[in-house]
Amino acid sequence: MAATIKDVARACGVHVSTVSRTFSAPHLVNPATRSRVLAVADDLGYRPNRAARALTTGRTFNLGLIVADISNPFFPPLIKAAQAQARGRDYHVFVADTDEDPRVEEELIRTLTKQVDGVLLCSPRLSNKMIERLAEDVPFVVINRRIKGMPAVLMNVAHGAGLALEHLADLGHRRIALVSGPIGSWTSNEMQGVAAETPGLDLVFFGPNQPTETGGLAVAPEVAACGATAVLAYNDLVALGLIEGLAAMEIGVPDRISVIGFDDILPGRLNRPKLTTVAMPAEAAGRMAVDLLLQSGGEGATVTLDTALIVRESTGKAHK
Amino acid sequence: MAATIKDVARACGVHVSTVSRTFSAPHLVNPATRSRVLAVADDLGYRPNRAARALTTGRTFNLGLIVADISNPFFPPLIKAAQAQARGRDYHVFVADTDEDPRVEEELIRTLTKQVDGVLLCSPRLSNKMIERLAEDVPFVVINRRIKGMPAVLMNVAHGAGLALEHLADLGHRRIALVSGPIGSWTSNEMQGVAAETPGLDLVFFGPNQPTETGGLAVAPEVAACGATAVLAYNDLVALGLIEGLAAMEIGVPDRISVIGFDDILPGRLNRPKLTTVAMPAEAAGRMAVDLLLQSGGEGATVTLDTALIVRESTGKAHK
DNA sequence: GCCATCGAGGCAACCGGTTGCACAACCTTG
DNA sequence: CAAGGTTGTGCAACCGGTTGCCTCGATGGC
Repeated sequence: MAATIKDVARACGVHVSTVSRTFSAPHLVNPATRSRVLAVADDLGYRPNRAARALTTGRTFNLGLIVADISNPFFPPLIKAAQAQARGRDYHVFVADTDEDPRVEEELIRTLTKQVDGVLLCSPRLSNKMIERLAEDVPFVVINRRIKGMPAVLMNVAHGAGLALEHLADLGHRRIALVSGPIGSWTSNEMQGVAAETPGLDLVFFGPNQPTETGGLAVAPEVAACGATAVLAYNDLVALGLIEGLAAMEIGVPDRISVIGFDDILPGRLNRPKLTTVAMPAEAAGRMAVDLLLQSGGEGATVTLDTALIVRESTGKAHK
Repeated sequence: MAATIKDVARACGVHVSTVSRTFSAPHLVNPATRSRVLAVADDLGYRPNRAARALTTGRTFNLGLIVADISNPFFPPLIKAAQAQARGRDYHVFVADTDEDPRVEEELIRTLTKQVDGVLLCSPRLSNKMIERLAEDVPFVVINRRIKGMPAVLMNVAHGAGLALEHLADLGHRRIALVSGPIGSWTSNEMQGVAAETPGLDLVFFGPNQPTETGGLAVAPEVAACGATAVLAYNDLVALGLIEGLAAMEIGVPDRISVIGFDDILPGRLNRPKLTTVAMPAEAAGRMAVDLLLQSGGEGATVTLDTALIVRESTGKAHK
């Protein structure tokens, strides 16, 4: 099988500790010995076993990244940014998908606990209480959720939602449908909070919904029936599903109903009509989260990133 | 810190080996003792350290899954299917993205080697030789690549490409552009092979290209200039980029040029015109790959999955 | 009543590394 | 030339489990 530290030690007539030091503390070993060891190691194809090393040092140089749904185009850019950032710091990132299931999420975290030095939790579906409990075993950085005393990367959803509502108000919309996401989503709560506090609006809530096209498609009939002239959707996928659903009922967007999404994903840009949306800084969030995880002694720094409204073609003057 | 097996042993007055057996060979321990141990373990929040266990047993119950680009919508369904299948067999899957870079790919495989029981290699960019070398250290299943003696899950690209070309021929197309993918892609080679062997066609090759919208956009001018009335693109993303690029030059699809992609991803279904494409069975591939990896003693079984042509709106009669 | 059998659990070596400490050889310095 | 300092390496304990082997007491058959 693969060569171990012992094989190398034997093959060059030194003690294993010398081989070990050659790799983890090169300055402690005589240059001549070192190069001999390196030569033999290379010859045997030796590579330190990271799991074994982690056992004594307590450091794995791995990070975990847990997302609710990889197939949501919002996540891949965040994942890639996080991986790139981690790679620059000599870390590797293991990604896992929870399928939007809190039980799977917990299970994954427990599995990851001893195999990584920290976990990035993206848009978690677990309760705050559970996350706090799990945080005793492994450092976390949470993305898109505010939990007291825990490092977090937030996107300013409230601000974005405010801009979106303002934009709709400017276009003359008063009765607005709010199509929320899944239970346990912080983003969803933020949106609802802002909307509820905005004066002069006539809101209709729909939720919880699956955060996918399917979710959007499913509520389309109800939204159409409720008399709203505009919709604020949980995310772009829901918005796209909604538009598809409305189109099937021959309700034009934005002529009859205006639609705004969240995230600014690629399919939204390619869609006809091009989607008006609140852009979320996914790459920056991925990078920041890694930095926070690696630098922080675990104390709860919180970073809030800005969002911006991007007006395209799916919003227009209110239909009377 | 987290409780270890020793803490549990001490707290219930038994030897560590008894605690160990309680978890890994329950039938060897007295039911009364076992339940006492379980109670104490639960109380202390003990969970076996998987890395430590792996050190002696040689099994981690983890699988690695390496893809070239997570943000290509083709992969997420495959990833999810693989994860679900693995979960059913008590395995966990760690996903990593190589950014289409063979060096990163190699690095990732080496890192993963000792931390997983096997690796699923999706559309690798490494050379066959290198993959064979790495396979000495960890079992592989390769997806979308044929390597002698190595278990593989293939999709019948040749058959799909044949159907696509036939479809185009039926529509009267003779001069056809072949927009290939990145260097090192087996899929790309298969496509070219079939096309070259199909009689009666007038082929123009373009490549290598980035396997993304950007890649498609970039070749659009050349494709437009080459006089072809139809295009077979490396994948749907390239096809979409191409259509976008042609649209910018006011060249209508399918009126002036017909376009066929590969994969059948969601954005292709939402696009106007809806994309004609060769559907690849991504979920089935993910599941099969996991099965192959877990069951096979490593001997090179190869599974080939069927592809199908899905005719939508991006292909039409040849423009004279 | 004796011996073979069996179930339960302890002992200790081992997986592949890391690291504090000891020690020997060599080098300074006064 | 003795005292004190460096440098390079070996020794052995340790990380958190697993597992082959052994012991011990209880049971059962004859």
